[in-house]
Amino acid sequence: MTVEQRPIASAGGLRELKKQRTRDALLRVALELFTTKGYEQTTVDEIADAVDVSQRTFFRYFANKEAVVFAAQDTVEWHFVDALRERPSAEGPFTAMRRAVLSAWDTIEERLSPVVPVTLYMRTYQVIESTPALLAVHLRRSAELEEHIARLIAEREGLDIDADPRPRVAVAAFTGVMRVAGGLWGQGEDPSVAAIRELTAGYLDHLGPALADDWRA
Amino acid sequence: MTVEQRPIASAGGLRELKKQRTRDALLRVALELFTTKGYEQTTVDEIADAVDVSQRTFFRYFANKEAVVFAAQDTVEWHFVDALRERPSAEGPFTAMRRAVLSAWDTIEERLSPVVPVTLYMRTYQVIESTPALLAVHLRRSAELEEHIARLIAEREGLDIDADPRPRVAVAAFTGVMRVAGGLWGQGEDPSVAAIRELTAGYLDHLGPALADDWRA
DNA sequence: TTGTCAACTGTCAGTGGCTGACACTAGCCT
DNA sequence: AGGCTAGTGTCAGCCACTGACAGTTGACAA
Repeated sequence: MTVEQRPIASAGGLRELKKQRTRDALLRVALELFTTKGYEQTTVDEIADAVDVSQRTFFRYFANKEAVVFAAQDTVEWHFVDALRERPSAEGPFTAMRRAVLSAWDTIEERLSPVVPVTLYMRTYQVIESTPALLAVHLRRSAELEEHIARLIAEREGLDIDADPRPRVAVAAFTGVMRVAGGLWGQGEDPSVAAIRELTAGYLDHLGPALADDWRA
Repeated sequence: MTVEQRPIASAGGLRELKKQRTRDALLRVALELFTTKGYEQTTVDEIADAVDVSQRTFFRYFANKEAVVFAAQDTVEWHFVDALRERPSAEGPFTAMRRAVLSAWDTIEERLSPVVPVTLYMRTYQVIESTPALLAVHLRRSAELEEHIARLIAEREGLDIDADPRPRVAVAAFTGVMRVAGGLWGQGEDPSVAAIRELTAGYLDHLGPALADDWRA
């Protein structure tokens, strides 16, 4: 190479920059393939070939095939956790979680687009929901996130999570409803952020009434 | 073979009996290996060899390695669904689910022991909870079961499940709490039916209070 | 500029889960 | 007794994933 006397890298030298480029290329190519021809119909070899690296290199960037799929999902989930952290402590736990979700959806674009185009993420989420193997992993990851959130809530309320079951119980109920909303959104035909935002809000409104034992009111 | 002039098979001839025997042997050997040396440390070849069949035959009885693990779990889950079906329609949805779970645990022994010894099932459940790959599948299966239960509840209450969100929401909250209890039981040191029964009941009691937005009451 | 070190990559060989194809064996039924 | 067919073993092959080793290429100091 003759050009590139001065590496423009954001953090560190040329080496770091090349790594970021490779990772980014693998990520985008993979998601593009997954969303067009399906997750299971896409082999790791195809992804690696498209980016002109060896299969072995793919596995040095991503622990396994699934990891690519959840790279974007990860950003979205931490965005919610951050939003929850910023909720004033005066809000009750349930109110805080509810408002955190809604505010997270409102600001997801700026957080996500540097990682991956938002529409590509949306399509990826639909792939997750419709691919059994991915859905399974997604649910396990959600369970881990749930535990994390429960600890956050316990802290907020100054409770010992091992002594008081309410944090875990409240979070379980909350994320259960979220999952139902996410599932229906995945099946529906409006893959927009606004759509899932509204669906979520609506379903959360029904949690209280649904737990009352007499539904004929 | 010279003996066995008269096949004792319950349903059908000798062929059917041999099949049942093989399936049963594969199931028990597999669970025994999984619980002693771990799921991922056990290869399908080992299981097949221990039963003196080829690997190919194993895959004719079980769709994949996981399927063995969930054979017993399946029985337990349907036992709960049956218990729910038997709840008088006068009971509200939440009461019905709660009582169904408790009554299901009370009668699990007779239902399960023909399939697999109860203690072996208990140990298997701990393997599921502690093996990421299995936990993922377990959670996806639970989600399917959840949908099934939601439809049952909707029927009970004479509601259209696509119009009224309450069935899915209530079931999501309910099973969310169940999962928390199951997880803690898996980590705990008392692997008895009684233990999980009590843990479940206790956690369900906390669902109402946990959803109130002010926990300082 | 050059040389050394360390990081990154490719190649290769191998394991384990899983599948299709085909030939063989053994219950079943007439 | 003999034909039919369900069930099995063998074999070859795909794909995800891993360890080992050797080659290459940035980084950094002399």
